[in-house]
Amino acid sequence: MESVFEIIAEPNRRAILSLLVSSQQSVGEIERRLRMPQPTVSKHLRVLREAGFVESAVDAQRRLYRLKPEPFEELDSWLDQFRRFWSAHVDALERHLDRMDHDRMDEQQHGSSTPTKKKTKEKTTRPKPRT
Amino acid sequence: MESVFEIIAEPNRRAILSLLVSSQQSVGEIERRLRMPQPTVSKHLRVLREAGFVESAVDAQRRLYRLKPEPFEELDSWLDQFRRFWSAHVDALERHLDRMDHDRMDEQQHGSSTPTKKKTKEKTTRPKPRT
DNA sequence: CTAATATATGCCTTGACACGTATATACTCT
DNA sequence: AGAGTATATACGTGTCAAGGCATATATTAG
Repeated sequence: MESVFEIIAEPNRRAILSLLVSSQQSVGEIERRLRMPQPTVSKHLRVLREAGFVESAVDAQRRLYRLKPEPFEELDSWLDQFRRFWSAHVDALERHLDRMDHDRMDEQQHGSSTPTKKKTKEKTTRPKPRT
Repeated sequence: MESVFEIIAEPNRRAILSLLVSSQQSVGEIERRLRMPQPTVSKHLRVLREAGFVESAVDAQRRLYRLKPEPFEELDSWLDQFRRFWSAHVDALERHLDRMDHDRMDEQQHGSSTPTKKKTKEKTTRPKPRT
């Protein structure tokens, strides 16, 4: 459990993070809103804190947790390497994708050299329901 | 193992994905380059394929694997909710947080200055609803 | 002090999953 | 057909993390 990727692999932790986007929250508030047992909340918060996703401030007996940006930036920067690729792909799709050049062997590139200054508009994929 | 987050939690899978950014690769090539046993590669590829991260094309006895964009977009769209937050934060830091009470919007909108380390283009925040 | 509230932690069980080894399937070429 | 190559799968094993429950620690109020 060291990488940011493992941290956000856990659904409850993602729920906590999403909840904290709006504003900082105490443990009890998180517990109530997400309807999860308090020890569970505390444990996840610990993981999140140690990974740098959140930090806590003492407010009497409460601890107020709020987001910290760094791990998100790390995620974003990891995604960066693929961003070029997928935007080119979407581009191609929009352009009707009719070239399926099939070369063979080793080194062949997926186009995508120009970052295409397109305004990648909104997301294509919707967050899928939890099943 | 359903969510994209769990998929990329595994370091070897991330390595495979990163490798595939440059171009499509056969299983054997991945095996050699990442120096991992072939069954391991195949198993991870299976997971990646079922999660929609990659797709395979048959080339004689080889299978050529290449990236698919959708899951990355899903990740990106999840990150979106935090993007506002962290870019505002970085923004504030960079501006030395001198006049951060200039806007009186409740929703802190970012000023889209220079992104931290990466040149995340301008898709960072969604277009704000025009009332 | 004691009681009440708020949060953290320890222990235990359970389940998921990554790996290794062996083997099965698939395709090619002579 | 059979050998060689390339990839997939099955099985057994170990590890690790998440959840439940009990309890410890901290802070406030009376």
